[in-house]
Amino acid sequence: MYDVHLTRGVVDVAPQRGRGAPLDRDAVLAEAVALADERGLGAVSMRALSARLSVVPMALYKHVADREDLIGGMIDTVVRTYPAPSDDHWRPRVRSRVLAARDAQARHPWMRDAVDEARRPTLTVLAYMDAVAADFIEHGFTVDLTHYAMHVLGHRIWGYTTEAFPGPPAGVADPEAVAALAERFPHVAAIAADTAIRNPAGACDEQYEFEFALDLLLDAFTRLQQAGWVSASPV
Amino acid sequence: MYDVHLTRGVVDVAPQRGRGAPLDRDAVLAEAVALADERGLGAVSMRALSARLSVVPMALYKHVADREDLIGGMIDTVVRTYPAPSDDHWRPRVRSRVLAARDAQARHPWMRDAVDEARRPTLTVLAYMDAVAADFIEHGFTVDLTHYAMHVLGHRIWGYTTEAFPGPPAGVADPEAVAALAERFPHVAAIAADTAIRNPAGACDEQYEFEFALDLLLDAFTRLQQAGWVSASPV
DNA sequence: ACCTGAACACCGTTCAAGT
DNA sequence: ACCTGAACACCGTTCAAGT
Repeated sequence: MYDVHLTRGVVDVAPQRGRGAPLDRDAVLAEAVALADERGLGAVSMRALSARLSVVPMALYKHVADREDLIGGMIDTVVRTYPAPSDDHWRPRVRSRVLAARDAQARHPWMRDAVDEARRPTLTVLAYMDAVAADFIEHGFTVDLTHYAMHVLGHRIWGYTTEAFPGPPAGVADPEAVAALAERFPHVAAIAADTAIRNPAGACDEQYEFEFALDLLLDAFTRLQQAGWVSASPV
Repeated sequence: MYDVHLTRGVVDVAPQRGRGAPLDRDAVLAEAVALADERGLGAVSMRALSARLSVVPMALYKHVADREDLIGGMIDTVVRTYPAPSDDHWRPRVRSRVLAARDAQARHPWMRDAVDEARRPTLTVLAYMDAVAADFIEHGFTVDLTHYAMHVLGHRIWGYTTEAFPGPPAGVADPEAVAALAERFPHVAAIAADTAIRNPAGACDEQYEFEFALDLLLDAFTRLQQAGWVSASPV
């Protein structure tokens, strides 16, 4: 069974478990990832997951400590697929890490919810954060500039920018209501209508916008680094 | 009863509802805020809240549509306490808004969880976002630069920076385990140990760090604005 | 108009028992 | 060693009934 995982890819394929074959942690996590890919993180309850594995809910607790451990394990299976950067300079290294995380996010949209919900870093998560920090520190950044840089990058190192209130306001089905909202909140409406964030094809593109904001931040870090920035002598 | 609210402050004081006095929306929201202040947002269930109001759970549904509406209403009561900025220039205006939101966050720590959990903006939330956008747009920013600025500010306009994995890793009670982690993840450990983010007293200070990161971003926006930045001609 | 009672369809997790 | 059964202490929300 483990061979099936290795050859088919742990993350993207539900395990072909024979009826009655014993569960193990990888099988539980792979099924949880498959369930989340299909129906979102909200659908991944201990009970729903156990049903998909044709097992009673309590059977899962032999393989994961609790729900927090389950979510942590799911995050780990994705983080382990992040490729190591091949560049030497901190800028392309960090850039490629962030964009790789974003690629993984696109394949597993529940990663956003999972990272938001998780409270404790696993060893795999710590290793990734250490690698990002190392890209700065081992390539000329002071520890405190690295500290700032990681704070300012925020969730971008996990492949997304957390947006407050991502959904539409209530009652947006009615076109008249939308027009009324646009009149009442003209600046927000202008930003929502803004197509200035362009990809080469000219249309508004979230990926392009993400990369653009990332490059803006990397440029700011470059300037601070070149200015020999330390926190005791502010910008 | 409404007078009690006005004179005592809607947000910070639980309503002194006489037994049998009829509920209204403000009373429900005020009690929800009081409960969240005491025990966190997780403790604000429809059932727990109704118990505190000496009422059956279903009674709440006459005053709030559902749990989402309840959380939205709680957020609104806090957002309405944000003072309007008194400056003319966009920079001190935005800066004072962000720091005012942070003050409110300190009084109501559950705001973080509430904003993270909320999916649809209320009218009050839209009005606040419109005001922040107006500070940029009406003071010389293009719409698309404003768009970027708000993306990069992220949750700071709600008074905090969302930190991924805010808790300690598992098994941090044991000092030996901590030492082993520090050895295994030296860059993360260096940042955690970093006291370079200083307040004037010399100690590590989250407020000071927050303001510093904010000023870093505002400086970046200033440079972009002065460079006549538009997205068609990238930095 | 406002609140109640009973029910529905869920949760995560415990304990002791089975095989 | 691994899974099961029954139970505990919760959720949000519905419907129809009470006052």
